[in-house]
Amino acid sequence: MNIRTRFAPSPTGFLHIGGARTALFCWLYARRHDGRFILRIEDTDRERSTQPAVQAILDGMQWLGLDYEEGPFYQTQRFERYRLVAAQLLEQGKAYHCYCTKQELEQMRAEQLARKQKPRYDGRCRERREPRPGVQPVVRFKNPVDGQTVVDDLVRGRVVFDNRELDDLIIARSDGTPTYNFTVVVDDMDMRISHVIRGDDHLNNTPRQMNIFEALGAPPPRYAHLPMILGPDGAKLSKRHGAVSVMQYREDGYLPEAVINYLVRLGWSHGDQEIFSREEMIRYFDIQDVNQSASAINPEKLLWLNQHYIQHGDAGKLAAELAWQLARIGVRAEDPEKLAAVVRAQQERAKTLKEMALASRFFFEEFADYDPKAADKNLTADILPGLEDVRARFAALAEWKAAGIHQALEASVSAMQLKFGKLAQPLRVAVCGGGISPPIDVTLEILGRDITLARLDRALRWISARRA
RNA sequence: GCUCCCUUCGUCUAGAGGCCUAGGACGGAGCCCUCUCAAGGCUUAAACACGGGUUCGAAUCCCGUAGGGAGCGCCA
Repeated sequence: MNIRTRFAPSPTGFLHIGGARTALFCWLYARRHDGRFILRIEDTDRERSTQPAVQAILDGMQWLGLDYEEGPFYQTQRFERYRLVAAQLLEQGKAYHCYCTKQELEQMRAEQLARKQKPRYDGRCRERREPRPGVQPVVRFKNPVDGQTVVDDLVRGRVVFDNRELDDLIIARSDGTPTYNFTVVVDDMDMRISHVIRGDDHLNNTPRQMNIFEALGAPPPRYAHLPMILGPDGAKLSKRHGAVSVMQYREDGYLPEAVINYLVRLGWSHGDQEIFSREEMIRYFDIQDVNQSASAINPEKLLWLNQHYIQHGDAGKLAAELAWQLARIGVRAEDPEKLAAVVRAQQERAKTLKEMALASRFFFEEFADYDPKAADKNLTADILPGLEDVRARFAALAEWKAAGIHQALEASVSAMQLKFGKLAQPLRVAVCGGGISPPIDVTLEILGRDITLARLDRALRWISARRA
């Protein structure tokens, strides 16, 4: 069997965490089975669909590395096809024109609700032959009135719906445009989708869609309904949480590998394994192992994964992202060698690239003022001789390398009869402006001798000036 | 209201009737290491929603209860 999956977002907003997870699972399933992954943009709601949203979805998928073999297909470009299929259904008596007005429908709904019934269309136009003057009709699908529709869901198991719970849904609006449940079926049929993997919220739509497949004489695909993703508080995902563009994660300094790895473990697992390379995900992914219950986002775990991927990432590749982050805070950094050296020095102490950029400014530009607390504590008169001594040793060093720098520091420390930290920390504040940096020797190596000496002089002057 | 779905540490999860004194991970706590910040190492607290069955035996199967969620549009 040819496995064909699709991701079918409607471009009414950005690609958020929930959508990205759905896309990921579709992609994984196709990859796992040497199938094809199709992207389809469900833009039939012209009011709410926007081009920027389409672009955001495309960008998000690209950033996450979710590539597709076919598409993007746009439903708005397939209206002719939907019209044709609707006409066919009409002709076969499997659909009919309905002339009920919105007011009538609203009233019907209100009455049903008042009777504590489930609101549903009662089929009053089913047998109508004559058009109603002045009313543009909609087309309704003639849903079976009895029997059951069984969804043999790959993650939920067997779910049974009574057809009498379903009503005759509208497949074409009065302006002739098709509606969601209809276009989905036509497309899934035409695109020969073998597996529909989508959010839980569509489980209730599934029997309707299966009935349309049936009417069209086409075999329905297999279905797999994924559990929802909740916000960290267990409530529905909102803009505050993860319902922001996945691109926001890039801006916040996250790596796509981390986001993907985080997402794959939401509702899916492979024993106790937490870290998955793309290859491993593909190799192990199986819908059988998908959970049935909703899961809440845990930002701390995402952060941990991000840190993991920063820590184990290739310095050269991370350097490019770091440069991007630095540029965002107005710091120019062009030397790839230096950037990579900074990454190597920082990669085990940054949870995000944004954080790394913030902590690395001093490598690329002069800092304005010392951090007051750090300066008060470390840049004091009594350390003046130590700093002068170490400055002289640095100036005399034949080679500017971390090992040599460290030796010079040690020599100074013993000559001054200090503890290592007593000299290292003031030195750190002198060259970094604050009390936090990678190990002092590698920090100095990256900074270079000229800048190190210049900043030491600056500190020396600052201390003297302050004492005076 | 009706229909459908879900329920293991705070969170993500392992668990397919005995391997469970319920395992791992994030986060938390403690200790160690240490030139700062980290990283790392070790230790630790923390859960089978509840009630009935079935069975020699249930986190695992069945039924109920409670709680949570989704859907019920000329939205997707």
